[in-house]
Amino acid sequence: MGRAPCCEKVGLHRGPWTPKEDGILIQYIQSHGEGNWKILPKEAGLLRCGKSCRLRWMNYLRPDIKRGNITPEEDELIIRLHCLLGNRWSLIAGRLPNRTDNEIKNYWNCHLSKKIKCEVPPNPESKSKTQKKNSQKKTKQKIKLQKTTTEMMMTTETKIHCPKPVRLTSFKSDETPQSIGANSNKVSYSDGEILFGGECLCVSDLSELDSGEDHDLDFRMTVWEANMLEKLYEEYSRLL
DNA sequence: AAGGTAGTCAACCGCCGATCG
DNA sequence: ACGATCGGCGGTTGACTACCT
Repeated sequence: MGRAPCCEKVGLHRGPWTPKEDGILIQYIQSHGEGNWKILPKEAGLLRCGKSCRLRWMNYLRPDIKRGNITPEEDELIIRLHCLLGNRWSLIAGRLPNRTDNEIKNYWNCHLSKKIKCEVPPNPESKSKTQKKNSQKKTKQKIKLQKTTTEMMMTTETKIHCPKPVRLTSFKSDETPQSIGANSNKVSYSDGEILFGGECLCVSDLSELDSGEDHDLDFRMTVWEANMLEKLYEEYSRLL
């Protein structure tokens, strides 16, 4: 059974927002606050999907958003955070005041890919004139970017573990963390935690880990991985 | 001047975890 | 306990513009 659509798409506006729509949305949120994106369009009189309203507000209309002119400091921070966190744009954006994840994502895909390209020898195949569609070009660029990013990370002073991005479960600091990781691998620890931007990665005493006692583990964090986490934390701390 | 190519970015899509009833 | 729903996220698309040949 597939997931139900977030809204009825029939009769709704799509594409670029008009100034009028922007005005309606801003006015509504100013008087009612954020949230309830599902009912917002109906109540505000917008022929838009709630998700679309949320996106427009979050990425464009919010009054505290800083747009354009990414400074060299921000540029460097994005690169370092990306090495640490991977494509977790919302987390990266959380460390760059008033920047949106969408802007950072776009910035990475445009500016920083170019930057990385300059740092590696050109691929002779990249000059092919037979590439007819933008999508094809972009796909190749992305594959290349992934390769070069990996190469770059392999040669950086601090070698960064760059796993496939996974969602981390957040929990309050006074609760016992129950699980981290992906693919249903469960790790439960009694103490020790590393905080990443409001989310929590947990590392317990390594000896405790090795005992494997009372741990529902399909996957066991190795000493190497734990050390890597510590290094990551140090690197992250320096960035903050 | 015209057509092609590359860069930019707003917006959409679909998935996932959290929450609620 | 379980299904439905919502909010949030990352990936991708496509329109628009600037630049190149």
